[in-house]
Amino acid sequence: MTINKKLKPTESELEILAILWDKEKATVREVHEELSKNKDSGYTTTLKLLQIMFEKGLVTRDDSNKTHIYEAAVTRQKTQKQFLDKMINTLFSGSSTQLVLQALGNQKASKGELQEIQKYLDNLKK
Amino acid sequence: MTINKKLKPTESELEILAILWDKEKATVREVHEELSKNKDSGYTTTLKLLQIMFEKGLVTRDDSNKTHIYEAAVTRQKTQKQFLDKMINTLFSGSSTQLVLQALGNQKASKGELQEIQKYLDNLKK
DNA sequence: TTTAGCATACGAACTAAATCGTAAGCATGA
DNA sequence: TCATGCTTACGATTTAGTTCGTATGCTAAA
Repeated sequence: MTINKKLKPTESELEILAILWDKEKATVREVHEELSKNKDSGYTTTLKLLQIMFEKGLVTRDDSNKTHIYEAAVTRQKTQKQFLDKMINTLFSGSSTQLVLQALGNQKASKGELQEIQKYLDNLKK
Repeated sequence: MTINKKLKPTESELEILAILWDKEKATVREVHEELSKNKDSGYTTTLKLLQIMFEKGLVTRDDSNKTHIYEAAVTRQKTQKQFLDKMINTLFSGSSTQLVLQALGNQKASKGELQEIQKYLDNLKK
């Protein structure tokens, strides 16, 4: 296994990661533009956050040009799993089933989505 | 609908809530004993947390005796839903299905659990 | 060459959360 | 009575996260 430290992104960091996962690569300005749709903090705040995330190893960056280009260093999947596990433990007494049931009850799923889940379920049953 | 403010328990508060949900009622000492199994902060820290949670309305307490007795004021279910929704939005682009799939892949479920999910799924399909 | 604009860097302030030290009250048993 | 031990209350400190102001440098246009 690699170094794989137990990095837990903060709330703000998650928002930024979400943007980077979508965009693949982005400059501070691009991240900030996107971020500005939901909150109104200044440009240097976004910059600082990205710098901190870089130090933590949450993102990588290409600084060969004046304008740095950032990229997520952790995958969406892994991060999802990390938070899911945490949540299952603290809030669902360790039962992922409970979480699934709760989530299924939570929101409407389309026919296609239900089929997808069904398919997955069939697989697990084997 | 009742007052129902948007209370978001912190990490530490969640740990305490989990204990209260299990125990139904508990004194500070009882909560602290339980908490000590996983972390090693002092007694007054637990006390302070419970006091803050009381002010926020996360717990109620019976202070008719010298030793107060605390109880969760928010239900496990509601809190689960609250965090699940949040997580679906910030980490799963709003798709609860994605979360379910990820959760199903996460951990092994027993035959009985799978059946339970199946039953639920059948219900949703109608 | 100078200026305007945009970039990074970074310290400092602000805020929220967690932790603890200490005071004070009230029982109970010596 | 009085000391011991447990309780609550609460201010102060520490730590973590967020936000911003300002310095500094580079580049391109005038």
